[in-house]
Amino acid sequence: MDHSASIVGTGERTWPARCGAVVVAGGESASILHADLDSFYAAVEQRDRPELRGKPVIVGGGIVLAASYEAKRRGVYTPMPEHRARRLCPDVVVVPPRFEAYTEASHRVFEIFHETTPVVEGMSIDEAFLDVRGLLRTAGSPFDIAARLRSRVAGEVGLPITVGVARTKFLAKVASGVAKPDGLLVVDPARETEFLHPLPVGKLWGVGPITERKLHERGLVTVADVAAVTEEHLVAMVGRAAGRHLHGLAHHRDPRRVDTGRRRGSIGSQQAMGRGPKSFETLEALLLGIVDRVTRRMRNADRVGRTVTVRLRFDDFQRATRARSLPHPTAATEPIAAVALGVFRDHRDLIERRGLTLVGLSVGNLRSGSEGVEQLVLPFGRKDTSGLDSTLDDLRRRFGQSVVTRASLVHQRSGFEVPKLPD
DNA sequence: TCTGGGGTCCTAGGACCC
DNA sequence: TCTGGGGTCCTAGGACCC
Repeated sequence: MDHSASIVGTGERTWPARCGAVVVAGGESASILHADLDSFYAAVEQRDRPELRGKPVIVGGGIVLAASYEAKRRGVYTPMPEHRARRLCPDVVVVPPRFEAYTEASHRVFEIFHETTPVVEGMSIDEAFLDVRGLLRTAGSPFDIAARLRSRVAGEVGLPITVGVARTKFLAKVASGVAKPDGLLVVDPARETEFLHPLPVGKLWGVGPITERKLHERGLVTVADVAAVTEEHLVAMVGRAAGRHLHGLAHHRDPRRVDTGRRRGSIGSQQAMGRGPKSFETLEALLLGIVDRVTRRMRNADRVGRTVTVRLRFDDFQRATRARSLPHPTAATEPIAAVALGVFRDHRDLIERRGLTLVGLSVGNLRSGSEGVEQLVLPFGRKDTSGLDSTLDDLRRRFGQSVVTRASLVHQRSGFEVPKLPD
């Protein structure tokens, strides 16, 4: 399909199939939008390369990161290995990812979101919730607002986007899932049960393969089946939080508001490797590269963190994580590298015996960079560090010896290479 | 049919403190 | 000398989402 030319309206409908009555008397209106770009990476490729339009396209490198709807119709999905996708669909066009292009497209779409309403909660690069409650008087019905949003994204960014509209986040998300691709679906608050109960349990947010299997084993196949079970039973099946959550969703209770103030709690990076022998030194170097990448991103985001988690995956796909907490938050390469390497060396035997296929690192317990870090402009140039010692002494007197380190100070402030100084 | 890379939240046991 | 209950933090692992 020619996405850049696709006309809004092809998939627009309400549930039930009519436009009005999105507000029930005395009830809440359906004013939460879930907007979700369709096959995002693949759609950007089809937008930028017209010869790919109408063809099965996958974006991938080894595995399928995104598949166009033409490929999805032939059974391709993420994260399927690329060679399997080629077997299913021999005429598939495989495109290497261009993350900068996707980031740029995402920014432009999010600008449109923010011009639609100030209450936007981004969920990922291609997905957000929008609360349009405050807009209904001036901007028309949620259906109109959503239709306009879709039309703007198609016209100004050239991408298809599906919007689900409902009274709660969960229902809006289910609605967008049902309406995909390139659709618009409004769920009438008066008819939520009719909409929700026939759906399979796997559609419930938070039900993955494991939970789905547990529910199926007990004969619960549809949302209606789940709704017929007591909360206590659900808690016994799948645990306290998940059980309560499921019970709430099945009865379309979802009090979560669209939250504009969410910040990431951790920043990490990982790298998968094939099976086969690698020297421990090679792996250490890889880990240090990951530390560098992660701490750089932390400094760019002006965040500091305390908990360093090293993630390992072995030849047999068993996984292990090991975490250590630093006494004080930092975004400096040196202390985080020291902790990560320490963890790594403590498990050298394990790593060499079982073989690694993935190494990862994430830093959690994040705060904003100004918390716990003194903000200073150092009064010397790149090479001249003569003022450093007295500045450090000063800071240590004020914040304690352990709080202030040269590495964190220098890295935090400027990002240039730390001159090697005695401790 | 062998599984990428970025995250979130929950559970559960142990240490430690009051 | 033995003991309760509550709270917080840390760590490991599991499930889930896009």
